Amino acid sequence: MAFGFPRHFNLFATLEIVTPTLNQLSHVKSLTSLAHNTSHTEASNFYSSLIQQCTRTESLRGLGIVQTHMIKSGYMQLSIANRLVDGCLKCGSLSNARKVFDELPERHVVIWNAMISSYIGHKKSKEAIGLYGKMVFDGVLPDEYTFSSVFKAFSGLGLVYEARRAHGLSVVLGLEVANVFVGSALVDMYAKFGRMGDARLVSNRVGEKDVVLFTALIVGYSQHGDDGEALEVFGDMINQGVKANEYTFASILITCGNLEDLTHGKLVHGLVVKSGCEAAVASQTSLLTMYARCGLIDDSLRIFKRFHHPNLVTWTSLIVALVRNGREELALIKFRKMIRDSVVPNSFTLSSVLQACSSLAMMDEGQQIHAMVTKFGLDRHIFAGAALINLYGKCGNTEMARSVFDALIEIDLVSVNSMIYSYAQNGFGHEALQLFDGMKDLRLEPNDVTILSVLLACNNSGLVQQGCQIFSTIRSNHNIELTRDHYACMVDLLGRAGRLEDAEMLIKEVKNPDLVLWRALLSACKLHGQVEMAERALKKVLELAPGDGGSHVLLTNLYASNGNWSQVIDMKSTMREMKFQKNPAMSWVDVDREVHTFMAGDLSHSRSREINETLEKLFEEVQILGYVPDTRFVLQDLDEEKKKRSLYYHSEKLAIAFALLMSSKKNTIIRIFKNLKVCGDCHSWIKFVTRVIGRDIIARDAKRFHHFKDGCCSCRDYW
DNA sequence: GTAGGGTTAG
Repeated sequence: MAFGFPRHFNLFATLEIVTPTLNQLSHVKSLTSLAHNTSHTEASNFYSSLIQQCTRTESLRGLGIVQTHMIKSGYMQLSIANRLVDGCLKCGSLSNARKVFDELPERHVVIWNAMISSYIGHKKSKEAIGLYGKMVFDGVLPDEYTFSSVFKAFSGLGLVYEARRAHGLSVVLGLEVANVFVGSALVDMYAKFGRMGDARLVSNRVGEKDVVLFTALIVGYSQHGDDGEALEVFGDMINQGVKANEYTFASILITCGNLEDLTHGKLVHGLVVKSGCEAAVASQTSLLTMYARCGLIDDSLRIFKRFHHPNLVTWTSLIVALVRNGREELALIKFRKMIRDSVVPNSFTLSSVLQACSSLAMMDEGQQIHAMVTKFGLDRHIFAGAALINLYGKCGNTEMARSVFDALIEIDLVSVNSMIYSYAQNGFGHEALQLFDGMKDLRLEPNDVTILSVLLACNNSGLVQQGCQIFSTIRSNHNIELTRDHYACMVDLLGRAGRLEDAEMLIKEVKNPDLVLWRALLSACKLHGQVEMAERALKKVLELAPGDGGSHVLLTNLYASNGNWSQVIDMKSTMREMKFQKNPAMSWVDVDREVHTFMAGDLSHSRSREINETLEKLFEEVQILGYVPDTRFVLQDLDEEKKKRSLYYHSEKLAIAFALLMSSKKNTIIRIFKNLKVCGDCHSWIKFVTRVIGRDIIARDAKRFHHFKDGCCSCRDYW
């Protein structure tokens, strides 16, 4: 058979420089008339050679010209045409490959596979599945290559039904478990769907399981909360003589970390070294994470030092590890170093550093990172978004939290929970309830975190009835498992509202009531002067935690506020005998990223004299406005004047005076922090102070935020 | 000629 093909062009096929050859080829019309006697083999060799050269030089244009020539010359032999598509794919152009592919009169299964796997490699699962469907429709039978790649597209898109149909076809064609590639792709797919039962069924049917299949199974179990089973699978794998590789190590170390199982973690560490996988980045990163999860952050830091050029994931893992271990400041230092090293953070990194800022309530630093989040276009996405909402919530800025929330492209359960929690801790109970009610419209089902946040919101705003109603609805629906935290919140809510009997009844409902519950009751008793129940509660607390100093202090304070000084003395001597250490009250302020700490009556600060002067002046002014020292909050048996004097030097007052001294800017908000609950006298005093200075004061205490403004507090005096 | 598993977040 002859083709419209120029015989002398064979010469060009051997030329090193492809482009000029192709330029001449483009004059195809005149050339085709030159010869008509070329053999099939010659044509095939000619085109193959040209395609090969175009592919090597990544000349897409060249491939296009070859295609045109092939069409015009009437030569479109299957294997060569496939090579043309393959050439486009190798040049990285999926769209060109698809164009050529679509124009082919006939397509071999290999080229279908190449197209499908390229789509998957480019994360275009929809196109891959579309092509798979077209292939089946066209009557081309998928083979083991097709299945081993296409299942990934189904799991990527969450198409369970379609995936099961494809799985069915693979069974019909006898390919399901005959080929370990297909088997492991299926295991991986079902694992990603979270259908571990199906994953295991497929795995059991595969005869010769290899390391990839085992790894897919391990990851599946680990990512769906069954780390114990993941560890079992790893053991089975080793017992069957299948050697773990860097992928397996990376996964199983995460499993050990999740289980906080240092014994197995160290064992695997040994295997990593023995297998010569120490240089593998992913397994080293997992090793770092494993040690951090087991609380050995110094080991994590040591592992990190071994990286010469840590990548983004490694940096992020380190930052996460530090935040998890309470080393927020170091996490921020490492983050800055990462930026200096020109590693671009992603939403994982940014949400972790934002979490660090939240824990430290570092508003300024957090805002700088917010700017960075915006720069990278991540401020409207759920992950960084939720972290920002938490940050602003924890810094007492609910308006900013809300504006981040409102700008989110997508609202998910976690972002709603974060927003409700922000409202809760800042005492905006009604806003929290409104958002909670609005979840139905957003088609979001509340989970245990939602309920805890909304109960906390009711608690912090004194919305007793609403809280009780939500609690009893959840309790009767059984949709959400109520934990001790939920009960503790309710005990606190009822207790603070004075419904002490109801609170005590609720505790009795809990199977094994823990410390937190009885402590909540005890503190409610203290609030309402209920000595008898308080003594009962303390007894329970001490059964559970014989060394609990805090509860002794609570009861002592209750005796003191009732004026039972003899019992106070008894309690104090008991506490001395038992060597209880009272957690001392402490307040602090952050001035120019330096933390200044104050204890009650603490005059050791270098600017103590000026702090004192500021305080004296403030006292004069607030008294003119009507402030009266409330000596009920002095828990020592002193005369009235001494009591008044001792109130002067409460840590929160010292911190505010210092903050005032240090910040001259009139419009800025003063932020202070206290490790215990803010004292009642100080609360009233701060309200007056905001009227004197005309500035807002935000105080974060152990339980919540108090936003003082124009003589009022956001908690409406209920806390 | 084409194929499967891994490390970081609320």
